[in-house]
Amino acid sequence: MPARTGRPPRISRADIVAAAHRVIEADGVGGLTMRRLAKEVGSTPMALYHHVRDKEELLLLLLDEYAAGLPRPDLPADPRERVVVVALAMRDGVAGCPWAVDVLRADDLLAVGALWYPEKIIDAALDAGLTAERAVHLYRIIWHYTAGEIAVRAAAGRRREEGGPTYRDQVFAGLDPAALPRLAALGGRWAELTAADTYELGLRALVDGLLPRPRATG
Amino acid sequence: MPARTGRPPRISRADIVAAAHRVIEADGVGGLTMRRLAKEVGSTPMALYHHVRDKEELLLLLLDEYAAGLPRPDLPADPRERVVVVALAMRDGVAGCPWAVDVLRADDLLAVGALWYPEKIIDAALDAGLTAERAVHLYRIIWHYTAGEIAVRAAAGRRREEGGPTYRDQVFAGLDPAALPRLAALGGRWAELTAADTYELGLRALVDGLLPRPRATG
DNA sequence: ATGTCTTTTTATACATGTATAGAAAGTAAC
DNA sequence: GTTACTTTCTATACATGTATAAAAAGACAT
Repeated sequence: MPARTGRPPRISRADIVAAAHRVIEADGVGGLTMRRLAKEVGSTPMALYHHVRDKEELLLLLLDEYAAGLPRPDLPADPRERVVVVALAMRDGVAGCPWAVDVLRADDLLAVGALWYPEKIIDAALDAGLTAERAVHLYRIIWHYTAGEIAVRAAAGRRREEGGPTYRDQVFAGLDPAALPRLAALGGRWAELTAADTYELGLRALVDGLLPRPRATG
Repeated sequence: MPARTGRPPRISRADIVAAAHRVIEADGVGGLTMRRLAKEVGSTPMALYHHVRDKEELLLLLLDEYAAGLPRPDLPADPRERVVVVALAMRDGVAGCPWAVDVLRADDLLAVGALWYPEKIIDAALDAGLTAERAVHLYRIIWHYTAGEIAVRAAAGRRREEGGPTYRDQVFAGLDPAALPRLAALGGRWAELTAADTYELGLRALVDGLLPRPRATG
């Protein structure tokens, strides 16, 4: 029986989240400010703070909904391949939500709505014979790798939007070949070489190295 | 012959960076605001912007100096072990600079002052027989992994400072064991299991998987 | 000296997240 | 009805990064 006292609320968390969706739809996540959001819900900025701790929590709520709607791919029987499939889906999911990067620095869990991913990775790891401890370690390592890949990729994308010479262009322009021969030799190929999507390559290395080798099929 | 015209500058980039060091020394990086910094150099906030594009560039300059001073460990002969040693040093270096996280989202290179790390990793990879392309891929994968590890760790640390129940505590509190049996079974052990430093574990898996196996010693 | 040109510095202004204080709008006790 | 209490909402204020416009300060030509 919740206390029925006090001034009745005019807006709810759900209203706010819904309004945030509309704002983002219209102006992108960059246009989502507390003032604009307040206007959208027909209230004042500070009123929002009674339903949401701060903007980051709001973004987490949005991310959570988004994450809950991410596709859950069909999983193969082989545990190793299962980890790969889940991780790839996780990466694609987060990458599709460009502003997720601002929030995913939160913890080693993406969002409640995305718990399916660690669940399945840990499940596969246990099936492959890892202890609970090792399974969690595997998940975390994959998560760190994934988060880093997404963060770097997102930042690089943002730079590209801004135009102008990239940081690394400047870096490679004035490079001392005596001190850094390998990098100097790579020269202008850096951009080309780092354009490739190496996520799966690293992912498979992690899985290969951290899951026990399967017995040879007899 | 640089143009000798125009109003003579009262402050220089170097002054600004030096003042920034003093401010950070005194109040931490959180206390470094453009206004405070202006006071420290004896100027006005907007004057800084003639010597520095924005605050991020300033932080990059600071990071660069910091990175240039990082220790360069002695490297073993074995390329595989060399990659591990360099990567560990890189991780430790960045981790020792907590605010680096705010900037390292910049690119796949940490900072000019820290180019030694990719140089040595790529060098080792080439020594191990990888093509230039593969060597760069290895470096990038390691960098993504490292950046993610540091970002997550830093964010978790920040949360802990703020006190209150962690996000993941809340997550594990209301967990549906039917939908997520593995996570539910882990229950309260999550915190304990994720406290471990798994960086080297993942790192070695990456190196094992991405560098060609050494020939058996005869 | 005076005016023009360039570079650096200053003053002011704005948008943002959010702290703080208090007003408003209900319920419950009397 | 009046008063007390609780919850929600509003108004105002502040710190922050930084845009913009104008002022200052020197070099140079005349």
